[in-house]
Amino acid sequence: MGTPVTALPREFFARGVLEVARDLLGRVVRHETPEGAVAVRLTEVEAYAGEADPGSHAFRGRTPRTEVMFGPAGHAYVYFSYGMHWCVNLVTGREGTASAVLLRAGEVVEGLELARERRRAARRDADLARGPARLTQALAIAREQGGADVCAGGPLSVLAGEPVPDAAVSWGPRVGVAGAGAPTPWRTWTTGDPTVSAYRAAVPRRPRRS
DNA sequence: CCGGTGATGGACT
DNA sequence: GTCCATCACCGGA
Repeated sequence: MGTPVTALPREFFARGVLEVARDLLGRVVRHETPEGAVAVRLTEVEAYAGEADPGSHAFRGRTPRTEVMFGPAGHAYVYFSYGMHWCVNLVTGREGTASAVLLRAGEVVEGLELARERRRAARRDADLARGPARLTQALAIAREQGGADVCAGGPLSVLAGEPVPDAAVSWGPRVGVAGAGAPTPWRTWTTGDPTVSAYRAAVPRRPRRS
């Protein structure tokens, strides 16, 4: 038979954000749509530590956009980025803490043909979900998945997959977040995996003329 | 391989 | 008005 289809339980997500981030590596995010299912084995994620974290969208408190992050663990916080892209986080910790893990990259392990159709620009399969907005495009995650409960057996779920051993786990700084230089390595990835996104330091925005 | 840059729209000050 | 938790594409080495 094969692949276990049981979603990870809410208790998995209701822990400290760094612990959840590390344990998400190797897990499988699966999204089933009328077109078919695509699943991605996570290779890179990034932790955001709630209201106290200057890099987090929750830093300025509860707003309509960030409301989901303040809710219970195991729900999807989906946000619109740079006027073009969608990115997805999984809410972690106790209700009210607003911590979450950004899904940054993964390897497509189901629905390869469909993922290729959704990601025409990808030159290699390793690029299909290499980067947070590429991952959501491969999985067809957008506004409608905002707030989705990934522990409820719905179309969007996180399957057990195969956890990554400590020896294969790397840690480092966040990508593209202004106010970097934080002492904590918030990003974690599977060492040497070709689907891990390229590291780029946060670049100062170029001045825009009027 | 690498660095530079335009696209594009919503959230927030 | 300013700031983006980004990506694709281009030109140069």
